[in-house]
Amino acid sequence: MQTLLEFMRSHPVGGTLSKNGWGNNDFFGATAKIYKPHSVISRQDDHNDGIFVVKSGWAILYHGLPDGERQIIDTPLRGDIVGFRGVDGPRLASLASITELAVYEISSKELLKAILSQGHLGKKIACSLARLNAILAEHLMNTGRRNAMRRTAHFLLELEERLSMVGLSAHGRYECPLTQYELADILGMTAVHVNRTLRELRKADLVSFKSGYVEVINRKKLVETAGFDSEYLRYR
Amino acid sequence: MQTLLEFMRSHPVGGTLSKNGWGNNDFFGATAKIYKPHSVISRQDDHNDGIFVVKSGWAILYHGLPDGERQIIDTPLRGDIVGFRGVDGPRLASLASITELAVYEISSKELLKAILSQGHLGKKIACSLARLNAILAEHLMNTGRRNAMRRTAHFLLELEERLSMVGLSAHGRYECPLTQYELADILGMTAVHVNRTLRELRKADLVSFKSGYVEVINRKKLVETAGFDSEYLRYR
DNA sequence: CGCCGTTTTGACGTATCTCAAAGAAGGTGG
DNA sequence: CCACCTTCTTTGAGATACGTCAAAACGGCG
Repeated sequence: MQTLLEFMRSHPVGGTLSKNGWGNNDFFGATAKIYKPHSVISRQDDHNDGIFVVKSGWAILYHGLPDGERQIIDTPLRGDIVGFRGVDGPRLASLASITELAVYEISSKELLKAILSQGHLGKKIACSLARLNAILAEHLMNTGRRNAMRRTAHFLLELEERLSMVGLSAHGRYECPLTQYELADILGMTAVHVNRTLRELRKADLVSFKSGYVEVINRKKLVETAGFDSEYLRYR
Repeated sequence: MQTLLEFMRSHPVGGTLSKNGWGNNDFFGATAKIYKPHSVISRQDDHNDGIFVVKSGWAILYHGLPDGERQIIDTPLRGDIVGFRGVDGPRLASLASITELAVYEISSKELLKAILSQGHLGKKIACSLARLNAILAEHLMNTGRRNAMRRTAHFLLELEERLSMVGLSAHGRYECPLTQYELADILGMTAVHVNRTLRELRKADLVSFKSGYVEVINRKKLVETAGFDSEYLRYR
């Protein structure tokens, strides 16, 4: 219990992750579990409590629909908290790894109990959830009111900003292991159309998405066509 | 300060709102402010902290895009907490009333301070945010992976469930003051297409949306075409 | 080298949007 | 109680962004 409290207390809901030593595997005795690429960490509809904190690697949180389609809800990155629901009940989404993935897992019930006595915890969880809210709202605007170009541009900029905040992107270039199929399930499009859209973005000298890397070519123009404002990603 | 604490402590993140006396205007000294229909309670990009708790009436939380379009993020209903961000900075969305609206307003800073010393508060806020997350995720599936019919059906069922939980819907019938334009901005469609979709839903004897009221006609078929599962709306 | 997942391209189909205008419906003032 | 105005709903005809289907090219990997 002491371990859990100390662990979460030190959790950098605040983007200083890359600067402090939090990334150490045995931090305060909490050990991360490692998953192979393309494995399922936790499955939609399963009844297990437990929330995850990403230590390293790429993951997707998605929900499958009856007709076989799926929507990717979020791509949790280093430091992100995943799966908190606050009530008992089945999981609403599945969590899967894209790359090799290291995650800390802690019991939701324990965390809730801890929140009651540890104000700092409650505040951190609340702030983390509020930020996720903002991200989801922005994804909603993407699928609801932005066309393929703006939408794709916006998401690539979001990734860049989020990765920068945890030290995983610099100079407009970052590693991105997502396939165009996955991109499609994030953006609410088909893989074919994602492909054509990426080509256009490339031809317009805005961004390139190629062989696992994203490179922002003309940031000013890209930000403008996306209508991107990073404010919603701020932690504090 | 005592007022704030007591007020939030009694806040029914739990759907028992209609059963207890929380709805009284002068509950624990906290007084709701009343807004006329179609007034703006708080504006996107403004720098004011302050979160709202809906006492009665309909509201929309929306974000306007550079090109003049807008996406409605949520329709906060009785008991819902709106606008918590956890960090200083401009508001990410505007809050406007549809009907006459009564809302409690409390300072975000005060609330954060209170969370630190009052575990119950932190837990409540966290649970409330987690539920909002689930709702946003479902809206994302709507716009991303469900066609006009499923999407519209799903949202009307969501409203019914949410309203039922706070005593504002019964027997599949509820008041809904949204115009088709607003519905369009919620669902990421045009008003014209919303109209045609509603007609189809009506012709298929699934739901009717008419003159301010929604009536579920054939729940079983409606739930099936929407792929609706109310689990994500549960508070506890 | 051959395999399998991914990317790319082409031709064609359609759900949804756009534009435009005609009804309803509700509210206001005379 | 009627005339008027505004907002909302409804309908039609035509346009298009995006989806579907299918196949070829590419690329990493055993």
